[in-house]
Amino acid sequence: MEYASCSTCLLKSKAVKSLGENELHLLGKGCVQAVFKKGETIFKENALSSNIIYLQTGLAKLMIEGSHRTQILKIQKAPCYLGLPTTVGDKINHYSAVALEKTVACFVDMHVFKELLKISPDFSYEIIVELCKNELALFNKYVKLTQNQVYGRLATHLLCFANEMFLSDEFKLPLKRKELADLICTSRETISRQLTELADEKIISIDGQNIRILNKSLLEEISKKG
Amino acid sequence: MEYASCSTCLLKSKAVKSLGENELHLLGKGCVQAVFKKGETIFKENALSSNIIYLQTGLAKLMIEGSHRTQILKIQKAPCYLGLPTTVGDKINHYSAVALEKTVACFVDMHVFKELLKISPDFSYEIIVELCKNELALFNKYVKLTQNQVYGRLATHLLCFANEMFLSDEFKLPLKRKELADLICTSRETISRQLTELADEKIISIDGQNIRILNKSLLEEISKKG
DNA sequence: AAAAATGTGTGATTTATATCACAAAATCAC
DNA sequence: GTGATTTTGTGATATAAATCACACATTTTT
Repeated sequence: MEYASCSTCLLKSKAVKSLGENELHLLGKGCVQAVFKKGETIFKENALSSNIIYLQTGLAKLMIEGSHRTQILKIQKAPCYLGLPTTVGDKINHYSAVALEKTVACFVDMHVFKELLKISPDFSYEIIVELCKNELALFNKYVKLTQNQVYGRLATHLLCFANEMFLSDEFKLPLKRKELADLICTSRETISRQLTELADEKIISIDGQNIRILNKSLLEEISKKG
Repeated sequence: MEYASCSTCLLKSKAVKSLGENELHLLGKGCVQAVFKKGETIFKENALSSNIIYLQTGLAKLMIEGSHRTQILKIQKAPCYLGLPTTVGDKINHYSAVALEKTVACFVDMHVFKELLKISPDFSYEIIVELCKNELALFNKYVKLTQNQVYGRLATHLLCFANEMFLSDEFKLPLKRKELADLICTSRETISRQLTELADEKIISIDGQNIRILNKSLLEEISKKG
């Protein structure tokens, strides 16, 4: 770990961009960087959380251990905050974060973060906007989960990987089939079957973890209709 | 509608309590009160939202119209903010709010709200904490929905009505069976059957909309186990 | 390179819950 | 208060998806 130089960081959050030079200096003093390899835990459910984590580069999954299965809440792509609600909303982490590829994370001391909120209204406002957007996205996800069946949800997530994560119709799935199932809230076997079905219908092609979207408009229709 | 006198209001939010006399005066100038009868819409999905709504007294449901069914996102009990994410996160409402009983709501002009966020860091901070707590609660709800079956989810919601809404083990359900189904994400028929089953097991007693919890510890166990 | 562990595909079976169908009860409108 | 509408309960049937079972493939370990 090493202290960060936030002033010169090229990967500032929208909130941090609103800060002045003095505030950035303060942030830098309360901020350390750490590099995580694929599979490493960034923070853990039930542990005490005293840092706000900002994902500078890389990809991570947020997960909750349920009673009989693990649940992947969402995949987070840098640059973004990772554990805002779990750090501000409670003292104990409600979920874990695990790197899905090589990832650089900034650990911001909670006291420094609070101080920034106090001295910079613009910073606070940007954080509020981000939280509100998250909540709206979560509501939508919730509705999709109950109203669409697995085939549609799988389509939705494949489109999300292509459009939002990798910005390409051809990508390497960052998740095993089991994890994909935990993300989509179904079983590994069902995911396996439905991926095969999408391939049989020539909507995607599969080669191990490599996915290529062949018929995007049809995939979008499946995603909408459920 | 009438202008509010926020200084003397006895039902301030935690955030508003942090405001000084001048700020309260500003808030009062950008704040009108309205009374809603049972069943009346407080704000509507897809409409432009230019106000933050604070529920002063009463009970409301937040709902989204899905493709083939309505979804009740949550029941909100005063005092609380109703549409924070939908007003701050986007210009258009992502969901509707409908009064479940006689309800008093304060409509705060978005510009005044933003101004308060700008001049009062304590106010901002309380809003951020509230948003973070909401998100954590929503994550938990999400996990419960996928990992528990209807019987457990019904138990959870009955306990929520008793413990958080009405503060009594005997209460009048503020929802029809159909609405309860939309809240619990199942069908009306299933709700009907499972309520009957809970009654057959002598865990609750039912008389129309009136519910009485007879065996709370067992209900809690069902809620936990799913 | 062999052995062990982990991940994946696919058939057979089971199950929770949706859907359909209809009668009884409650509420609303005039 | 009577008819119309909405709400509710309950049986029969259908179905998406879970679970079980096992072979095959891939990755990791030694």
